[in-house]
Amino acid sequence: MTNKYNLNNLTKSEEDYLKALFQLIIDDNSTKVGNNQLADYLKVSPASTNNMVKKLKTKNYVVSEKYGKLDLTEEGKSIAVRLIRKHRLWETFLCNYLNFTWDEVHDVAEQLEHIKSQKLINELDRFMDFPKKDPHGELIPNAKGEYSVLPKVTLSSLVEGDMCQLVAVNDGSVNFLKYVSEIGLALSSEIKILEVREFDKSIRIQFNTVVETVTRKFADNVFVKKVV
Amino acid sequence: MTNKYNLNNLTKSEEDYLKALFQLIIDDNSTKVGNNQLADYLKVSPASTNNMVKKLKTKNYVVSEKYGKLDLTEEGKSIAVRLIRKHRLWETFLCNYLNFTWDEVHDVAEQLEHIKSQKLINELDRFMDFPKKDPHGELIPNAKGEYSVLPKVTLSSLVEGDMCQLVAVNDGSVNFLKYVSEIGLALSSEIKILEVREFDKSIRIQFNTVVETVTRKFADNVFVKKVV
DNA sequence: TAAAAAAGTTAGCCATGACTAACAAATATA
DNA sequence: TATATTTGTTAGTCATGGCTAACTTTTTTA
Repeated sequence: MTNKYNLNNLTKSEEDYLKALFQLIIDDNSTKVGNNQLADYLKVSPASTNNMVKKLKTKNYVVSEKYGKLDLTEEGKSIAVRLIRKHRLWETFLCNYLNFTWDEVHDVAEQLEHIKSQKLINELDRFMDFPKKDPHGELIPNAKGEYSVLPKVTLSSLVEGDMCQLVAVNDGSVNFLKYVSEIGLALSSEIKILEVREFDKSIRIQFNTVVETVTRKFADNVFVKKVV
Repeated sequence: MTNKYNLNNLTKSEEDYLKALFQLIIDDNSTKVGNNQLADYLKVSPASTNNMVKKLKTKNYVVSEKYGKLDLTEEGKSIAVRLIRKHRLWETFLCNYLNFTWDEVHDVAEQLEHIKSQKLINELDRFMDFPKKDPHGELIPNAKGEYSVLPKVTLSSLVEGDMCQLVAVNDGSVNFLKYVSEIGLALSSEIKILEVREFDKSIRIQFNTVVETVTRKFADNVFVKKVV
């Protein structure tokens, strides 16, 4: 068994790579993740990812065959989940206690998730009374590192007449988050699909008393729970 | 005038050096600070400090003549004060909201002070209702960057019969902080000087109902306000 | 004041983690 | 199946921020 206590010796970069791999492998349930895909996601060159992946393989966080797809070891996943836990707890804190809005939290949480202190994160969790969801509606992994995802689908997968509730948005881009807020959508908003236009896959939706048309790309980044 | 808005482009290292210089120049009111002194303080080699000082000079945060002593520019000081503000606000948060003890906060605050977000620190300040002192008793610089120090003297400068109140301790070493807590001293403890022993400068003090003998070195690191 | 000690500087090295350019392997497509 | 195209790898470069060893300047002190 590999050392359980080297978890804190990772650099910020190593942590970023492990978290990115986890997001690509697990969250976006891509079948297989390649080197260039990882490079795209992290906005670095393929040479950089190749280099770092090599390093993470020697540390037993990543496995892959030469010219093959990438996968995380259990230990790699465990580190990624801890980072996600930290990220989401900080986002929750920023929104609920420090007047940050939905769309402002990501960048700061991206910094805060690298702070190394077990006590800090567990006390923060306790201080907020062990929240279950972050401000984007995502589940927060617990202290034991148990990760689960909401049964969610993208808004774009629904058809005319469906009713749903907003449970999460893809929080990669600040501009996107801003846009979602601006049109009036919030967590738990009840949305009705009025029409899916065939020619460009744009969708007319209604929420509260508002009717809006959103693009396919928009709908791909909005996660909902179908209301039966 | 140099650019006021390059304040956020500093690396963690650059920030550490500027803060260290400020502590040495202002806080410990050393007359002049040399390169090797800075190296000792930061526990790096003189070559490393020399290198970084050179860089900070080109950025107009530090001034010095070749083979001469070091000084901060106004801009250098301003950055250092902001870091100290962040450090002390985080320490206050950790102690008052997250159950950290006096002696546990330093290392975590050392990480948190490098988080770059103006909003974060100002909201944290507001959340805690604009605290004036950190858990070590030091004054927290305000949002305008105004820095001031308590009129304090070291415990070692007092003489038999003096009464004083603990206002701060030098928070460099975790072991020292632990020791201070363990013998029962806390912020605002009222201390009476019972005896200063000539042969080794050790001091017998009384606080609450406890009588303790402390070394000169200990007394050098404990700051008090004389009670008249 | 001259030699010794301390303080400051420089040159050259290392690791990390970026990059580009060139190349190799795998996959897609004509 | 042969050839593009995409994907992955390697070699070599750069900046940052450490280091040691050797050197120079300044300060101390005998």
